Amino acid sequence: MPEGPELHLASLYVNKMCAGVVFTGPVRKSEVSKNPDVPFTCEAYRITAASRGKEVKLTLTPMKSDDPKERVKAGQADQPMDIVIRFGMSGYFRFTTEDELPKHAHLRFYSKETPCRVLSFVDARRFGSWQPNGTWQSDRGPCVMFEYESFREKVVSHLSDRAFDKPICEVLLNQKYFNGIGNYLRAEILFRLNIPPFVPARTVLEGLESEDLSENKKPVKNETTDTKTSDGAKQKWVKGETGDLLRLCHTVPLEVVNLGGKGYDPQKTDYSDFKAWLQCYYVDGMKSIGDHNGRTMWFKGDPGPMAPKDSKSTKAKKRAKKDGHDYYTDKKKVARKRSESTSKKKVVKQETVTKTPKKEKKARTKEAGTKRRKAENSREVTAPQHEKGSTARRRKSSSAEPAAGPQRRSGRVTRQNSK
DNA sequence: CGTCCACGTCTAC
DNA sequence: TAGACCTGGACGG
Repeated sequence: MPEGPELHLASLYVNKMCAGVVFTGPVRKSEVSKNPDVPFTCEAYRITAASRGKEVKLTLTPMKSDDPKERVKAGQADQPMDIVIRFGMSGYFRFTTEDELPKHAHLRFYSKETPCRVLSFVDARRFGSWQPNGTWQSDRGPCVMFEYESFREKVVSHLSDRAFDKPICEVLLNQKYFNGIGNYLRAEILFRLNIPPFVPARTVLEGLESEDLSENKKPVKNETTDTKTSDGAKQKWVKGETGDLLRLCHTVPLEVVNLGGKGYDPQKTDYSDFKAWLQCYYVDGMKSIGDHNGRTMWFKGDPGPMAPKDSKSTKAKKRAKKDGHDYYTDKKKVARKRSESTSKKKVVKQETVTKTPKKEKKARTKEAGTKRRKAENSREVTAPQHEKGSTARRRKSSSAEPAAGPQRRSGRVTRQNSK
């Protein structure tokens, strides 16, 4: 879960759980972590957190003691220390008793209580990182959620930067300008405005003002814009009642923050609210394409002129193993379907089958297939299918669309826990 | 049991 | 621009 909203919810979690808790001793790191040791130890200290885009900063504050000299002499900290943490693909915080330490708790802070409790930075994949005595990473821009004005100003005033030569969906992942936006947010944001993901970024952004003229408007209410969807006419995506693209880079993540703990709290691994909130990412019926960096872009409708187009585009393709495309979709509780219209261009191969789902060949991705394989081929799109279910993902191919798309349901739903 | 996929950076050729 | 870095869940055979 780690995109801006989850990092912020993580900071709220730390502040809530650790309020009034006194921590003690050294900060401990797991044996396997390659991140730096945190040279901090103190008889009594407190922990608070703050977030900015995709980073969380923990502040360890020594409590006053009657005898500072003794403390310092003993190697105890007397000054606060900041630790800046990035979550990678799987990081999160948990506060548990010592005997319930989660697996992969790579950085730990011990409380002074008797049944000791521990604040842990948990990170299964270990892509996360931290820096003792750290500061917000210098090349990351202002937080899209909490430094909106400066975020907006920075983008608008740097449109000549070559970084904006790329498709808008790829630029949205550039943390120098969009600190906090990640793969699900870029899909949700572009979807709300019906902006084709592979349209040149500058084209979409130029003309936007540094001042958000939609400032005082009512809160974005979310209507499922559906009425408008299908018409082939592409409506003007520049700004709607909900505001322009930059404003949505601020409001959409805040919606996730407002979903509350559910979105984040690892304790209750209940992502049902979050999944119900998603309108595009991983949603059944939406299309997906690997972007030039191999990241899956979910969207609806026209991919836009800079779409990787099979051939060489990169990872997605490279990953491609042999022939075949693969598509996958998942379903989510809330049914949302909507196939696409306008899929002009590429026609995917189609399948005629009706009932049994058939799959196709597959493609490989970098992560998975890693290293050696590469091949050629394209990626493309996805289509709908399946129904119900709740969590699960599915892959399958589908025809590109129109005619008939109704259903073919396959036989499977997904279930995850075993019986 | 093997393959594919994952909410993200990093850095080396 | 392509790997590297990792673990684990869902699927498929």
